[in-house]
Amino acid sequence: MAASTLAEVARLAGVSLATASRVLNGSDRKPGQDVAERVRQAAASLGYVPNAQAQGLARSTSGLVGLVVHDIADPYFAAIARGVQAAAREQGKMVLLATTEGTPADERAAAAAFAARRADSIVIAGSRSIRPEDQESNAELAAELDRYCRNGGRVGVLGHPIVGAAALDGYHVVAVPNEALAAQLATTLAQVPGEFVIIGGPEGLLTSDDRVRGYQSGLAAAGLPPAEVLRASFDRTGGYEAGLTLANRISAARKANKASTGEAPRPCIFAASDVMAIGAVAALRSEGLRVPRDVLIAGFDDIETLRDFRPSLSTVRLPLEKIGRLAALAGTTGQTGAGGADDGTAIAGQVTLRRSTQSSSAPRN
Amino acid sequence: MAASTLAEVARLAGVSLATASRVLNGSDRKPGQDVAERVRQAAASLGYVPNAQAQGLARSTSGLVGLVVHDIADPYFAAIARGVQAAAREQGKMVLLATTEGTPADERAAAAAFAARRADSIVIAGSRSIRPEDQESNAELAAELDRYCRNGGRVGVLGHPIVGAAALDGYHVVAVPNEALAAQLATTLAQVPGEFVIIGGPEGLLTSDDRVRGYQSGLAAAGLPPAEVLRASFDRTGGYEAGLTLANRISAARKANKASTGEAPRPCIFAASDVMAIGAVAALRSEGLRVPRDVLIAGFDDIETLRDFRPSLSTVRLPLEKIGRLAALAGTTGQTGAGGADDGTAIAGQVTLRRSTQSSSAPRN
DNA sequence: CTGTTAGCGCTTTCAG
DNA sequence: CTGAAAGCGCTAACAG
Repeated sequence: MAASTLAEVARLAGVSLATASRVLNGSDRKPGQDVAERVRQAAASLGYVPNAQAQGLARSTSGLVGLVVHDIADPYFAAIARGVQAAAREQGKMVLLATTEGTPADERAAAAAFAARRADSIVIAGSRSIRPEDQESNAELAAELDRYCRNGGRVGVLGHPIVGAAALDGYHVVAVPNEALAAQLATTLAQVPGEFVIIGGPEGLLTSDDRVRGYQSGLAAAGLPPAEVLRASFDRTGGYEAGLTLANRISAARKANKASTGEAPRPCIFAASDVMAIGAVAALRSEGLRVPRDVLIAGFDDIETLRDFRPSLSTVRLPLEKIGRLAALAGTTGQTGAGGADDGTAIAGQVTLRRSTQSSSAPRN
Repeated sequence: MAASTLAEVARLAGVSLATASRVLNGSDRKPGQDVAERVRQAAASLGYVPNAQAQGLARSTSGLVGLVVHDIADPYFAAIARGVQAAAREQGKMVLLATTEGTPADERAAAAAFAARRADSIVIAGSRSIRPEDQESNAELAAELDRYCRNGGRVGVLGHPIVGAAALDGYHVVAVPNEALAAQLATTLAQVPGEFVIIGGPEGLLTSDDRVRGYQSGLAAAGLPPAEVLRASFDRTGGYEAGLTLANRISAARKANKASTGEAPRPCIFAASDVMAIGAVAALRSEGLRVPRDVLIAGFDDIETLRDFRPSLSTVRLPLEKIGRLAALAGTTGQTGAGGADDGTAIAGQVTLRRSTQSSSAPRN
């Protein structure tokens, strides 16, 4: 990695290091026209590329934004990443990507790596977990981030505060009203006849928990009994597995019913994320069940790539890209961050009913 | 960003800078047990986090892999990014992400930024363009990368060599047999009765061009005349627009035909990417046309997120993640790279027929 | 095995 | 307006 240095440029231009630096980088002091031109020429002829590491060391900033996600190929995270990337770009920064497969231990490692690289800010997009097995890693993550903030770093977290993190300055969380929106979705769906079932992520995954809880409270508000909750991994596979379970159950119920009424019940499923919902639908289909004819289902997120899916998925639209952008911007703009836990940045969602929960037979969407 | 330094740790531990460095980082020389422990304690109590910028400066490597994509939210790029990320991770590196929205000018900027950050290697995933308006930017990109390679950097490009780039050492391209696979797809589909139409990206986008050309040659090999080619942007929107055009045309043809035969022709569309295909299907549907009843369509890539799409999309499966991984690994392993243009890393695709091109009425998939 | 001492490439007072 | 010099934090010879 032996590129030419500022010193070489300076020598070639016949000026001092300081002068060369001043003309080649945005210094407040502007050297004379002639000198400047000479330096620029020298730089060009040498193919000079400033060493950002050295600049960073000297200026003690890196122009880096660290982003940690579970899986960049998951469209949910990809959407957020796009927002983060856009925000970073607007600020002339670059984003450093880390993937954790959802384990807090990896998140901790990523945070440490970002801190080591002196990232100006770090955005954590993976959902928080309070499962007992993650407790230790969470504590370490919190400690890592606390220190990072104390050293002047800024962290933006999506959805939930890091478990155990102090309400430090520079620590921001972009609050997402998962619970309220899920409640709203439930209320909207409450009029549907059949039985309600929820497919959620593992217990202790805060985002999933919020959505499940919200949905239940929405049902309760509508005077309905709580829905059964099936737990599975918070991804397509989990949705698929839960869907399989449900499919078997439904088929069995149908067989039993056929003898008597002839009229089959049509369960209404709520999957805690669009990705899970898609998995569930795939499973239902593989068992010969159809949506919405035999089963109704709704998801959460309104993933863009999944909007062309048929039947169109009822869901709650979340401004993922904006959420990512806000998290990346947290602390950059003159935010107070005093709250630590929640600075009230307004994220609005939107219950979006489409064909997958349409109980009438009239095809609409 | 004022974290504690190695010097502070050394002082606290009562050892020299060198010793502290040796115990805290993987040096080949191992200080004594007692001393090591003391240093570690000091580091822990101070919350010491090594400054990667300084380490990078001193060691003159950064542990960074630069990745440039058009749009990280596009599932095609997201899949590749996952591969790159995985490869980077295995090597203990982190990935720096840059987004270009497809413009070579931005690619150039990204390459420069990566070079400045002294990335150990850079992966370019966006498809190459030879459109006249991109000529200048391409030349600059090539120059930038040439210099980067000359300074010891390694670059991995997907699909096509950078236009104008020299066959430098360290410069690798992961060749993707787009043309051959498209031809194979066409041959497979050639038996279908109706008329063939291609929806391609703008002329000059190499990846798209390859696929279009391959498809045409496949048709030719089957004794069929060349298909008409509709051009649009190489994304979902482009597919949608082209789909709309086709939908109108088909509807018109149907009306005209109804009077005479009563039997409508069923065109077979080939979209140069799955994402375009999905857009086209959406457009066809919005106009009341159904797949495969009224129109057959095939895509390319076999994007994972789109596999649950119905009707299931006929396509050509590409090992996107592997491709990303190979590009990231290029040069890292003891590759020769002598070829410059193509080092024959074998990428295999797989024509995958599914329901969207099923001409028989029997639903299969 | 440990400590000293130069740098790595650039920024930035502080003089001139 | 320009130059000299002191670091930024760490590594890596080179001596003890």
